[in-house]
Amino acid sequence: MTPERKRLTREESRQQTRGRLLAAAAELFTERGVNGTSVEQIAERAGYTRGAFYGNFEDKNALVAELLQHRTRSELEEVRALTQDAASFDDALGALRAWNRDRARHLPEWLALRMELVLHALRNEELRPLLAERELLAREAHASGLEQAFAARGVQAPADPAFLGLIVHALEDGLLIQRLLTPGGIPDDVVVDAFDLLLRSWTALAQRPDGEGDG
Amino acid sequence: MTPERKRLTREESRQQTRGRLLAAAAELFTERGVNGTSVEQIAERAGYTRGAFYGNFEDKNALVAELLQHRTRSELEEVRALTQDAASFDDALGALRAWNRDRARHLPEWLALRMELVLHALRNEELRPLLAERELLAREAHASGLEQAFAARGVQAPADPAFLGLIVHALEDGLLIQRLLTPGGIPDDVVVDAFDLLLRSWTALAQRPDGEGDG
DNA sequence: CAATCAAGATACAGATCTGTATCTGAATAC
DNA sequence: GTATTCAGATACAGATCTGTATCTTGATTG
Repeated sequence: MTPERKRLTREESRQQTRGRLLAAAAELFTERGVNGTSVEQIAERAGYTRGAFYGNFEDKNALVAELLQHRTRSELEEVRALTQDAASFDDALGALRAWNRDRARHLPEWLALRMELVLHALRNEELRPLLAERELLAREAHASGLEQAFAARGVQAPADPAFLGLIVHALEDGLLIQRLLTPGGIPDDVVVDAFDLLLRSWTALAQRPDGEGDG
Repeated sequence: MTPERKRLTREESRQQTRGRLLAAAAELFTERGVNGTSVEQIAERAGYTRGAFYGNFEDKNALVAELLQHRTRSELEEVRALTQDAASFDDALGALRAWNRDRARHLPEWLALRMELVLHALRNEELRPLLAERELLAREAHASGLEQAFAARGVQAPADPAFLGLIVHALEDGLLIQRLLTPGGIPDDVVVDAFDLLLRSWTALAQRPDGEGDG
């Protein structure tokens, strides 16, 4: 006990404080929304006073921007890891399933915060590109994953892969919202089940080249 | 000119005031969020003082609840009208297309307010059932529309219609969010185009009964 | 070990918000 | 036409929040 009470350097202490403030803010934003949370409350939940807050961030907006960046980046990493690690396509599907199962446990918090940040970004011109990039990359990840899948099955994509990636990504979001709004009625696996169904139908469509009426 | 200056009865005046307050609140919620809007601001935008507000609503939450109800009901009406009026399926698709075109013009406002209200309902136990009902009905409307479509084409639904309806509805939401986050990159018609693609793929899947691996 | 420096606490001034209590004038009732 | 009643305005008392200015204390530097 009392091994060697880590004495923090100034920089370490500062980073710790910033981290705790950000974490506390994320919690509170989830619970009460960005606008419903005061600087006072953030500092208090993090175990500091407002003085510490203003020493580390210009104001609440600055913190929101930083939080948005952090989360955007980490989510992008996850998406990348998810699509790159998997060698085979079924592998990727399995990873996706596991990922969704895991997220299911914190879904309300995760989604509430995501929506909060989306709304905030919508209202702040400067933050929007950040969000847009995140969405775009996620869609591209899905698109390339799908191309891979079609290639593996020896069929042609039934539409522009970018369009298909958009559908998959959007569907994921929409399904999560539905699960949140109508709890109990929707199993954890909807997202993956839906994805599975889409892939099968698109494969079926691709294999029946009659009825190509695009144009 | 000055025909007969309509002198309002008390009840009429009260209803007018309520209506204006609700409309002003909707605007402000869209712009700054529910939590970012004060009773003061609502009253001011509506052209009244706080006194009028508290004479008509218990507090801001009561107003939000009422706004949520209004919008939920009117949206449900729209969905119902959309699916019932159309005799043929292509008819319904056309109506859907027109509807989406129309909404595209006010998409940012519409979606921002919807997300605001969703978040608010998520945090208020009592309001959630209202939202849930709305979503459920929308999904059912899609489901029955799909059943009709499959019947018209003489094929069987490739999965539980309720599941398919959920997918369509969720996809709609998700696509709108994507359009909002990445403006410019997504045409107005995505929702309908995506719907069209899904229907064709599902029809294709249904017509190839091999590979039915459910269960 | 003394001098310095900065992280975080405390104190302060101003703004804004909420909710109630009271007032005023126009619509109703008699 | 007078009395009444109620929609909405005005006034008031807290409460809370923001941002800055100043202090305290422990880390750093020599």
